[in-house]
Amino acid sequence: MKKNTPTVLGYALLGLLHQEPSSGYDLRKIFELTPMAHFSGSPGAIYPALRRLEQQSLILGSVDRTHALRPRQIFRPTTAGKKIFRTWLACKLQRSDVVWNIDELKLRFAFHNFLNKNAATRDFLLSFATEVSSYAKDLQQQLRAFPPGAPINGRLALESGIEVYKAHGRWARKALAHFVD
Amino acid sequence: MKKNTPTVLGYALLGLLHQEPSSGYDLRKIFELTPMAHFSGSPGAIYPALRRLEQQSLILGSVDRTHALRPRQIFRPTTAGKKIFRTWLACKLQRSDVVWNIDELKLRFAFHNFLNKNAATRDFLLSFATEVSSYAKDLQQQLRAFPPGAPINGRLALESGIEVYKAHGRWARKALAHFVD
DNA sequence: AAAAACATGTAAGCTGTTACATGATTGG
DNA sequence: CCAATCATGTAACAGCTTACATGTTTTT
Repeated sequence: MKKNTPTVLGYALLGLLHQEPSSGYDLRKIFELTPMAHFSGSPGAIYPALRRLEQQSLILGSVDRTHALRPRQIFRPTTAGKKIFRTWLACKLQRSDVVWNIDELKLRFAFHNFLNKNAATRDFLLSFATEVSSYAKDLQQQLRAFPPGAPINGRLALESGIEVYKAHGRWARKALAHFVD
Repeated sequence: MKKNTPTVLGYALLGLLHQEPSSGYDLRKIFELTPMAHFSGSPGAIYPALRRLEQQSLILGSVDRTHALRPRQIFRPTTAGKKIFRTWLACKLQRSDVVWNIDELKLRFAFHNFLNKNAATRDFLLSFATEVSSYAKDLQQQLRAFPPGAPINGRLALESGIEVYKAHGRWARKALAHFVD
């Protein structure tokens, strides 16, 4: 049972290559210099990830010989790569995503301009806000069910989660305003 | 160059065993039922992690034969385990931790009651708040330096990060009030 | 000419995920 | 007594981190 879809890092690379065809080194620099770094840009991760994408025919490398002695391999997404990327961007957001992969959701949002459809981004932000708020409520429920005698740390840690999720929700609702047609 | 210290999951297990000696199964249930789940409680992670802790003599297993046919192995932290756990709880918080391992910091906080020293928790929360705010300011700097022509998504994603870190900071400052002597 | 930084990667090892395996006990 | 669930794990595999390797330009 193989999981033939890219990892989050794979999608991040795909998205960057969608913006501009680049070499592995170019990509590493982007990861170093931007908050993208959260998705990990060590060479031991990027190069194998690129190779995987290439093997799945989602990207294609071409050798640039402008400097004969130092060839660079420039990767660009294939048609299949563009398609799978768009599918990832637009695919329905699950409740489990906000619980487990909220960073991936933020990455998806950051690349959402490729869809060029405000309606899609609106949908995305709306489900995001909905799921996030609903999860925050769940956490609040858990907080109320907290054993009264327990040390306060656990309670506060839980409150922290609630506050953070609320912040995500507020952000999403504010961001929505930017995607009215 | 070995990394003889436990992983985050290892520390989580150590902390739970510190609360109450338990079997692997007990621990799995805790992970399933609480927000602790964020630190991953699949059997394929927990059992090897327990074995590693045992090999490093940080926990000790003892077989419970109250049911002769179904022995359970109960683990409890050793002196060395308690020591390393406390060190982890109290160790100075780095800027990189709030950037990369904020969840681990929250876990540390959740277990901080074991130190039984409000001063230590106060220090922890204070550095946490400081580092978090300073990082939020960094992100705001990056936001200002954002290329004006760029699509709005990236900018909004960055803003989301800023808001979330601010929420962390507000929480920490509020939590501080609970640890005055 | 030496040092630094550019540019491209590989190898070993660890940790976690998914899926499976095994037998015991309890609920209906 | 049959199914569910309790209780304990193992095996295969994927992906990431750290550290290293190699040669090329540029800087000093």
